Amino acid sequence: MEKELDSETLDWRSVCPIASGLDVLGDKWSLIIVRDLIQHGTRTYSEFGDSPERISTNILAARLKWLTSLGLIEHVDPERASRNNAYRLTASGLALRPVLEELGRWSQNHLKALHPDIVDIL
Amino acid sequence: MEKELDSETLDWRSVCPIASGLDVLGDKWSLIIVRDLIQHGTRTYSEFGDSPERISTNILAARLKWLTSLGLIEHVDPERASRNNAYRLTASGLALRPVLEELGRWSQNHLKALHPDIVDIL
DNA sequence: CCGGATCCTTGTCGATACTG
DNA sequence: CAGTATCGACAAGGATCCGG
Repeated sequence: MEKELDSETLDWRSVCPIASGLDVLGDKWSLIIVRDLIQHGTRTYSEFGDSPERISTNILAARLKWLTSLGLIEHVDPERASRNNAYRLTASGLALRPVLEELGRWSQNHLKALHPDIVDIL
Repeated sequence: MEKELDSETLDWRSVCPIASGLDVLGDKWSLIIVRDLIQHGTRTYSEFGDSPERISTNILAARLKWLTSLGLIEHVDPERASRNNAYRLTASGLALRPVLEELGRWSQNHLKALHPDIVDIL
């Protein structure tokens, strides 16, 4: 109860849609989780840890809770709360696909000089 | 000098373009600065502080340095390094426009329930 | 084992005061 | 006006521990 990271307790910086999007997704990990779910459809807790970015377990747990409270992801089986219960995107989460596509496209076009190993897929 | 926030010293989490984009822009302020420059064309240091999100001066200075070192923004007058010298986007920075548009569109469509005051423009 | 929770150290954020 | 310096609060990261 020290830190309730919950969509109720969020204070928005402004009424701007871009700023509001960043209030919610403007960190280094949330969109990585969304990306994994777009690529794989569903993913269990430990499968998220297999991605090359190597998210640590405490951050993963916090972000999954956060994205769930926002309604962007959900458990595949709403009953069985854990033990190999995978996560998947809701319709809201899936709607982020164009955002990720544009971001990936931009990175490929404008980050190659700084990061030559960057790769060509979503 | 304790912390050189510079594009040279960045270590990429992976070769994924999405992760790499987030390595560079995955924070709450960088894209706000880009948004301001897209909307206004150029902006001086103190004008950035007028935006409703109220960025604080140390973070603003750090982000401006960071975006400059990435080649996304530049000074309007390359000689006169400061004192009313405005910033503007480079071609790389301008290319972020579709990313911001998709993000703004997503926020309008999926954040209204959580944040009813959200507004309808870029 | 799997899905987390907890501990602890380090790093980053953010407000404000201050300087050239 | 364009930044720096300072300092407290908080978030990230790594390691480990725990319950089912």
